[in-house]
Amino acid sequence: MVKQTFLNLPKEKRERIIEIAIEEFASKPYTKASLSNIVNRAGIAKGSMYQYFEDKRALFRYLLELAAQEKLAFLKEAEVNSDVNFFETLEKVMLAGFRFNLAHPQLSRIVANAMEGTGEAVIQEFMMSGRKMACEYFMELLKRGQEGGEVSPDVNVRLTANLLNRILGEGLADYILEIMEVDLHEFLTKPEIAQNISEDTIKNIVNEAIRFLRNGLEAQS
Amino acid sequence: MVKQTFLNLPKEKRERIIEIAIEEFASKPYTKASLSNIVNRAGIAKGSMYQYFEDKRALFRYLLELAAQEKLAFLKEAEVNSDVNFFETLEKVMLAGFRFNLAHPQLSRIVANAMEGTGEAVIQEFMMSGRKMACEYFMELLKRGQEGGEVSPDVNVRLTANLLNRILGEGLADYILEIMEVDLHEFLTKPEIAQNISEDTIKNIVNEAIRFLRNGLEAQS
DNA sequence: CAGTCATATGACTACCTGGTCATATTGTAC
DNA sequence: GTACAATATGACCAGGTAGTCATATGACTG
Repeated sequence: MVKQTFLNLPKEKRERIIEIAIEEFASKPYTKASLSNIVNRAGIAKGSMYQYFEDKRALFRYLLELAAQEKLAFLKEAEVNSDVNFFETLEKVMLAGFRFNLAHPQLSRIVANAMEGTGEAVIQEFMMSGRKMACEYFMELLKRGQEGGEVSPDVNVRLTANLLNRILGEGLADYILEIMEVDLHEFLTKPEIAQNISEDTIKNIVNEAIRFLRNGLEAQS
Repeated sequence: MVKQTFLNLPKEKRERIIEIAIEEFASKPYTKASLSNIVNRAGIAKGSMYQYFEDKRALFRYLLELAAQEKLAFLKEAEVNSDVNFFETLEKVMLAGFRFNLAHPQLSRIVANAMEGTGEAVIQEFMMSGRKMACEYFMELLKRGQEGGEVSPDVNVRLTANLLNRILGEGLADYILEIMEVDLHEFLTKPEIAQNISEDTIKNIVNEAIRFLRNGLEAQS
């Protein structure tokens, strides 16, 4: 899908192209994102792009893989160790996802775009498999939590995994946008907004979300 | 935006056009959905469509308004009365949303598509105001719940409202697709799948989700 | 120098889109 | 039947797209 030619490119050029492609695909839905636009902005010929990638889908998919890779790096850094305490693990996963969102708002926007459907079958399959992996991970986590006695045996593991998926993904992202009082466009075009959110703020939000997941909403009687 | 001409149309024709438009916009992202396609399938001339709606956005927006209207009807039917018990209210709202999703899978797909961005400013504004309304409703609900002593005073109302928004929306929808073991396309094109989900199944899922929201995941010690 | 291979190029094609408009058809009232 | 307004029509336009390909430019080898 990515052609060797692209990988042979000098790092600088490669990164410039990718950066511009990310901007394009983050700022509009897949179908509206334009290769002509990208090549013009990057100062390369249309034909060159097709020496680098099979087609539009291949480029987009490359960006998605890049996003996955980057997110995984954040998870690695968080030293997630699924063996220990369930809620601690969940907290680390949430924190890592959060940091990824703030460090790469455009990449995470691209993923969100791809999630709701680009109209390209190959992309949808790719996203579906990613979604499934995430859900299975949460399910595994929940099961172990139940075995360890931390998580109530009553919870429906599959249902909860799906809810966690949306909570950690879009749910938190929505909230951040709301409290920062910026619209999506601002958030994407001014990376300093995301970068300037303090470590404390992030930890606070995560703590509150974890408390919600732990205890629910009901007042303790 | 909708022109009088369209509203003057015989009910039958009007409904046929709308039905086909819904199919088109539900089956592909906004940009890829094609007016030419719709008019061909509906057996009317392209120009006629522009006698009915200002432009593509207007038609799409009309569908969104129709979806909102329909969903509101389900909420009305659920006899949601925000004054009483918080969790009961939440349950009714959840049930109504669920039933709407199953009764109108294509409409709810269109809403989801629109949510993640069509690239049209006017549509985004419309969706954003809808999202805000939903969030504010949940916030109001949560606040009253706290005042009534049902909801823990510790919960971050704004955060929780955002999470509820995603849980009741996409979260449950994801789960349904997973347990039915169908992909989105099947679910949209074969309405009998959604229709055949038993009342018991629905109530069970809602109960489980409510229990999760009530008590959280942690085992009671 | 010549020869060979990887890379770069941008004019070009084929296609499809949203949207328009002069014309034709219909319905209605007198 | 005639006059008038509402509605329907589809050929047409301008604009944009993804993707191609013959040609040009390097860059490296002997």
